[in-house]
Amino acid sequence: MDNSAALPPLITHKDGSIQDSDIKEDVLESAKAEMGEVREENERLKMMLQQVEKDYQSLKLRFFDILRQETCKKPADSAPSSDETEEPELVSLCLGRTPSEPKRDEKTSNSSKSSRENEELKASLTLGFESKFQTSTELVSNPSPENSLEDLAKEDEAAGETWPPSKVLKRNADDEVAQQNNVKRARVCVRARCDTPTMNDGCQWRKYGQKIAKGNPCPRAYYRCTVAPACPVRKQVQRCAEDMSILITTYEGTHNHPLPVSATAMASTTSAAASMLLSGSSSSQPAFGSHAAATTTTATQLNGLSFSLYDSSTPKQFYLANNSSSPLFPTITLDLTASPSTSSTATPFNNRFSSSISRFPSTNLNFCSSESNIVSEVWGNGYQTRKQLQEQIYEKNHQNQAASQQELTETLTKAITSDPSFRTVIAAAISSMMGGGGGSANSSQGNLRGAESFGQNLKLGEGNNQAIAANLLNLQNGKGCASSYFNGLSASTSQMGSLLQSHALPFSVFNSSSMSANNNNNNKDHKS
DNA sequence: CGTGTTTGACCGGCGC
DNA sequence: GCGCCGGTCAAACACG
Repeated sequence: MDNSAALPPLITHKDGSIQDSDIKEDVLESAKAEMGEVREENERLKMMLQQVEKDYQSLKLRFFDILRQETCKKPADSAPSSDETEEPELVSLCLGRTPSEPKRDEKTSNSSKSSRENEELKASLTLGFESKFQTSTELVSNPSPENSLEDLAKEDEAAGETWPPSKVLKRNADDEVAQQNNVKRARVCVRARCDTPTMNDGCQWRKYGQKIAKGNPCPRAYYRCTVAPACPVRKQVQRCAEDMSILITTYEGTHNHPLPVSATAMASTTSAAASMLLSGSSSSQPAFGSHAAATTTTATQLNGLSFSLYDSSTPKQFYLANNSSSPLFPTITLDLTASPSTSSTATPFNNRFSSSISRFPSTNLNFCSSESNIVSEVWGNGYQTRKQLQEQIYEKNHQNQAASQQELTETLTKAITSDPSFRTVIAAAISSMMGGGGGSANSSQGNLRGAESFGQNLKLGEGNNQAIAANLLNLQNGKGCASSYFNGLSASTSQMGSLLQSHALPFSVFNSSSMSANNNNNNKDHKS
């Protein structure tokens, strides 16, 4: 991007004397110059938005194209390099098309990627966007990119840092009903090591019940979101019976209100997962368990949190889940616990899940954390103020950023280009963000901020880790992420890296104080 | 006194 | 119909 902001004109006086009027003029001039700069910046942003819009349209077209081809091909051929016959278990994706070629090792810039690869990537991405419209998990029912862009532009003036304007909440009653129905069905289960009674996901919850569930000595606590009085979102929190250090949090529903920034991360994550789940299960072809042939594992270090995604052909990772807590609902599990090997082989949890059959397909994603990093530090910190945590995380991001940026970029590039599942997840995440972000109507503000952050990134250029880190906290939601993503496709790997770090946020920026549930775990089964 | 938690009671779905 | 179980309600209670 060009960096040619208007420079303030030099003000000189022939006589060199300093007068009052001169000073005023000076101020005026500098103000003008500033305005010019801002205008310039505005223009750039507009252009970016237009670009994103164009990209979106073309990707959309391409997606439908691919979809059409896929549907034509489908009966005839199976995945080129797949010998699996478990088609019904395939996840969502026609888009998760198998990577027929081996992974590339060299870290090449995106621009040098083969166009085919880009197409695949874009296709996946587009599906992600589409999924937003297919499923009603997401709040924002406005699929028109033009409109969104308009909104974005309008919201340029909108203020409100933490609480996005509620306009995105607008939808008709039918939508609401349908949404709630679907929302009610999809559940996102998050497994994470956590010392505190609940994870800090940024939302405010009120405990309304507790029970001893069958098969687990630990009581299950029931919480409902209290950010808004009528918010339908619930969550269940329970310790894993086999490993008490693991906290299993099951989210259900979609927030019908703006979320605090600190809550958008988790909301985005869960809604992305739910979106993925629903988009898969709502399609005619059952989801989960992609038949991708390559059984590759991609793992990247994101802010100290390793993000692992396994090829779904590994049954241990994508398994049918019959969570006893939700036998009737499709459940997607995000596993943020231990190393993949241990979690998949050692924990009975997985075994149980993988062996049980549910009415609904469910899937599991492993976001494996290296022990005791941000996840436990942040989630586990249930009694700090939001501000404190935000600062801590900000600092942490700063610290980690410089060291890991390079490595991260390389790894991510590799991961993205080589693993369709990875793309799928990212696409789902983006779709959720684009679609109303975080399963809530918090997108609008985030859009703006994201766009701004994006602009800053561009301006600052590659490798400005600090700036990127600074943007991290602002990139938790909204289309900014997506636009970054789009541009990342054709821009530098560094850009992509920064973007994906923003995607990593959901797993590293749980910074809230809301959790004050102070279960002492001394509860008896109070069931009558 | 307001807010959040605890906990016994209640309800509905499901299997037998 | 009955019992089991998951989920929710709401009065009582605790706390700042």
